[in-house]
Amino acid sequence: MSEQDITLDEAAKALPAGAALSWGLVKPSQRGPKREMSIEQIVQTAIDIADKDGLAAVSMGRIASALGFTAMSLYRYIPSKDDLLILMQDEACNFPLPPERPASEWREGLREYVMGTINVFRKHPWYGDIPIFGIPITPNNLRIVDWALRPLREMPLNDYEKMSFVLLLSGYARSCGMIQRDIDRAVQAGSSEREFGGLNYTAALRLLVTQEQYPNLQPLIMSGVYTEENSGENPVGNDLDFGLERILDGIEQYLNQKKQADIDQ
Amino acid sequence: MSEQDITLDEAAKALPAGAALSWGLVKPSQRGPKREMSIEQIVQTAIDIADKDGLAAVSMGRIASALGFTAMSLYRYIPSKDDLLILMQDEACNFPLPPERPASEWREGLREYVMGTINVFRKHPWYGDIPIFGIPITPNNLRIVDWALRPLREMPLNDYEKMSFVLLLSGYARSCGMIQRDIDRAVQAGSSEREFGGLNYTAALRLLVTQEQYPNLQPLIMSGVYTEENSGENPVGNDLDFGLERILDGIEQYLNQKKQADIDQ
DNA sequence: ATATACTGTTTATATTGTACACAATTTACT
DNA sequence: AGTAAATTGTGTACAATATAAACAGTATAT
Repeated sequence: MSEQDITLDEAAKALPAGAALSWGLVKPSQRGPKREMSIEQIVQTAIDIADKDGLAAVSMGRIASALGFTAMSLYRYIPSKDDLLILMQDEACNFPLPPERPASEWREGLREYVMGTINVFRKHPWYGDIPIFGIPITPNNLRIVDWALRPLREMPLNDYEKMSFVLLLSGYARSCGMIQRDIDRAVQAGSSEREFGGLNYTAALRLLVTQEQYPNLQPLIMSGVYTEENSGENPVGNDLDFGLERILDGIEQYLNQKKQADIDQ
Repeated sequence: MSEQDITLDEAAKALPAGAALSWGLVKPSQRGPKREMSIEQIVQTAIDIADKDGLAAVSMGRIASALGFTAMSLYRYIPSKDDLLILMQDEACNFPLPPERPASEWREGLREYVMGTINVFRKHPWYGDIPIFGIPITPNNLRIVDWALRPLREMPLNDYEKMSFVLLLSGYARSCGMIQRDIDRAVQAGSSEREFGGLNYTAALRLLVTQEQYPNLQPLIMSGVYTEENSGENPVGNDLDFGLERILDGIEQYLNQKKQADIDQ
């Protein structure tokens, strides 16, 4: 083994098992029977189940039986269910990125990043249910972070400023992703069921949110904007764009300030 | 019963059980033995456990035995554990708000709101682990939303714009809250353990995040900014403020645009 | 007084994640 | 070739957990 292999081995030990697996830091076994499954297969099966029936439906037993094996067989591939969740989360981020744009189109580039991130929540409604274990450290997740940084590359910003912008944008994308997911679910459930099944809480909140207790919120409850009952009138896509443009404006203004400061100096 | 009671009853049925409980929409029972516990007591006990040992440590059995009762006794107060989580989440938002500021100090008002929200994550590290069930509908949660809307009240914005700003700020607060929580945890674990216990992944990522695969991220990994190893040098509090100021700038610019458009017209 | 509704408890069940020992299988080494 | 070692999938077992159901005691309404 070369010296680099040793350090990669150490890296594997330093990372959580799921992360180490996602980086492929597992030496393939030499002896013993051939494997009948693969990590990719297991993760994909788990994702299929989660896509169909939600994250709560993902159990070791169900994954295994979907593949025609026993629950315990999975532990020959993945040390624990938590590690499987990490792998699922990373795999959900494994999609092709759009081509790079010229630096002048940074706003459009960042818009693409945010929309792409939101899309993960729509494609995999369970994505936001996976508990967060600190900053992203898995390969596809980091590819997304790299994507976010792409339009910022040529900007006159230090690393802290760049990270702050990524934090800003990714947090916004997450919030919108969760909301978008909820709306998708409600639409899928059907408006009739929404009305009677209690998914629409507008009527209840109109009673409970009083003018005295909630002077600022109450008008939004009354107008129905808070519960977004008429999402056809004002599609949330627009809401989402609106907030994003404010962030981009804030970034642009900071860049202009900095540019001005350079000229003055 | 008056007509209003009836509609409140209907409201109780329309809401999830946890939410109905949080609004106090439960008729006190007339007959039978006196209750030996209270919902408040149960929720507080659950919060104490979560504060101490994390959300995963909160089980019906543990809560009950902490109170000197059996697990099943809790079901006389709360229909399910999911409902208990809703109650915990709402209770974590039950704290006094700062006094209102003049409309001119809207930036400071919004800063207070964001910092206050982040503080919930620091005070209750489990807060972000509770799964989100759609938009907030519980009383203390809505009080927080009302708080966010307070500095926006006098602004020339329609309801959609106000909601968008709240979404923007609350999403940012959540992101920062989660990160701040992780940092608090790491600090509490101690830097020595962080170095050897694997909480600091810097070394591993330096190996794995290559220039070719991650051209934009790699410099931030190398400088250590991504993993925030030197959070003393550039305290995250500042990172956090930085992003917030960009949001506020974006909002301010929009207000100025609108004002300008009014003058032109 | 008595029926009724409620209390906390006991018992039981279904679902999980996963530890452990086993037999079969493939490879490395002698 | 033959044997030892490592690895595979499996069967069994266990512990934790949420919660359903039946029960005996208790406070109130009639």
